[in-house]
Amino acid sequence: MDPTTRTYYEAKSRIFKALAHPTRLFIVDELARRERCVLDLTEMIGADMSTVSKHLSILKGAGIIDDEKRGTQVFYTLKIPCVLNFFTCVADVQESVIEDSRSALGQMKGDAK
Amino acid sequence: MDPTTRTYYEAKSRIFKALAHPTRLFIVDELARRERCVLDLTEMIGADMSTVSKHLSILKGAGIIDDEKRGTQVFYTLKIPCVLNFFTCVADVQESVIEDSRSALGQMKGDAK
DNA sequence: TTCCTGTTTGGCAATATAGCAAAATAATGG
DNA sequence: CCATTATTTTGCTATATTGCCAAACAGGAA
Repeated sequence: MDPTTRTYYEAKSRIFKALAHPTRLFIVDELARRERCVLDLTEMIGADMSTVSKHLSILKGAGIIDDEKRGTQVFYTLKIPCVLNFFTCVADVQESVIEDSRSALGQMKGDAK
Repeated sequence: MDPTTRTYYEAKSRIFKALAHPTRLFIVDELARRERCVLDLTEMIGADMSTVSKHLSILKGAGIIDDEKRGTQVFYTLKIPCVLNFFTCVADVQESVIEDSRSALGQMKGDAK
């Protein structure tokens, strides 16, 4: 892979990395419903607020969410809703994994003669 | 987050994790074109074959690609082509990041009076 | 100013991931 | 059987990510 190609895929992988955490996927789903402040999300998630704040800054750094300070609170919103389309395909992938394990089980039964 | 919800998002994040690496994104793109054996991919990527093999097993474990042994070689194929749809949206996210940095630059220029 | 609430940042230990090299495994052809 | 080719697994070190705590920071109210 030449350096240009490598840079190309590194940039794309940064966005996948940002989404590659259960808490951050939850945040994306929740922000798809409505804007939320850090305290709201912290209570829903049940982790330390500093942890949630760090997750939010990762999503923001990737360009997936936006923040807006109003008074003492910071409200986050989903900036790029198309990431939700990922989830449909992810469900397809999960389906295929389930089918695989079913057919693997079938194989095992067949093997035990 | 209750345990069931956590499990739900952990399962989804596994698929994002599998895609969250430049080499693995390259592999997905390449397998979208045609099937490839490990040696092919290793030469294109320019890493150790054991490294490429591990990336392939991660993608396979996530259910994204399939393998088929023919003789002494193992050919890999893209199993769930919809992951390619991700890439369009990823491009949108990248666009928005570029716009952000442009407007940040504008801010700076405006600030320096 | 000081206090209070909401949020971010820094430090640090635990865990996970990446990649190379060497050893192990698999299929094929003498 | 042995040798060869293609691939995977193991062992290891280096690097990155995670999450808590404590400290710092930013408004707003008294």
